[in-house]
Amino acid sequence: MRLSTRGRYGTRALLELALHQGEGPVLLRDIARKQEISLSYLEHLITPLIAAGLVASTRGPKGGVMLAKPAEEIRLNEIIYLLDGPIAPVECVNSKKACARSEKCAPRDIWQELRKAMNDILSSITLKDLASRQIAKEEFEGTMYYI
Amino acid sequence: MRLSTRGRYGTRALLELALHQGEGPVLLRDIARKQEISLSYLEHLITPLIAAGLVASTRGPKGGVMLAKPAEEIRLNEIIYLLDGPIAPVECVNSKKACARSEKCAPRDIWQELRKAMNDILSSITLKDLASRQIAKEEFEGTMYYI
DNA sequence: GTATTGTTGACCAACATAGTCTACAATAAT
DNA sequence: ATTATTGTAGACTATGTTGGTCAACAATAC
Ligand code: FES
Ligand code: FES
Repeated sequence: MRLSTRGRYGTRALLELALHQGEGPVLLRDIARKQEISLSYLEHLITPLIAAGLVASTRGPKGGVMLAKPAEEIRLNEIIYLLDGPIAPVECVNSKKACARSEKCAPRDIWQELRKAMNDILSSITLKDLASRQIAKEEFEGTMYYI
Repeated sequence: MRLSTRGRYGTRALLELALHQGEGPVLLRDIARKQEISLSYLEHLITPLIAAGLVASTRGPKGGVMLAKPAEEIRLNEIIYLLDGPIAPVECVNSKKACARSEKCAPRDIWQELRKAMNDILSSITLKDLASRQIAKEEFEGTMYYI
């Protein structure tokens, strides 16, 4: 029952972007450094986010990446989905065909409840919310933010 | 965000036992057949459950395994924990030391909410509940149960 | 044109998953 | 006591996933 680094790193990278929204493109290198993610790895993580239209990128000098839409329009479940695939704890929760007898499987109902609970939480939180939380944490401590 | 087969198979195996509670030892072979789990694999899954005192086993002819305590005293989170380890979506949710700066990580709060939600669900359901659900499903269909 | 940035894809080491197979230990029935 | 029957333990393995690295390439500001 583990979230992969992809989802976590991606979330952190986007949080970073949310915190710098409106300041123009941010260098991948800077995100990588601040979040302590390997640059080469981050490159891979950012790709699907660009493809999905969450992130806009510009190449060349003064280039970088930035959020392609307001932080309040990006929900965490989107991010996780793009990087880790469906939230489902088991295949059959999404596609009945995965397990042969999904029709009469009591455990399956439980897995579905799990899925729903997770999805409800993740889809209730926007990047904006996350950024606000982060800022609150930092102000409380009075230090430079880091994640 | 996936539950491994261990947790799923284990749950199904225990459900099977719950449905046969009070009928004496059930053969591993029978569980394996009914649940379509490889016997050799099931043997591995049952071991930690025995060690944890959820299941009692007797060897030799007329042997087999059975629930070591009433089905209403076994909660799903126990089973999952024994077979899949901590529910935590990320390390740092359990042990702060896993991530260096867990103190000021907003995402971490989210992961903790996720953990709590999952745990709440799993710990609210006992094997007895699961068995009842299963029986209800079968009666509704009027067929032999299978999972 | 050149330095700078993102983009792509090939490649890889380590680990986890989902098993199999074999030898062994206990015990009930005879 | 022997034997057939059951669970127990451990070594082994094949496959996939994770979490990367590296090098070549494409776009663009200057
Ligand atoms: S149907 Fe997929 S777990 Fe039972
Ligand atoms: S502290 Fe572990 S994800 Fe941020």
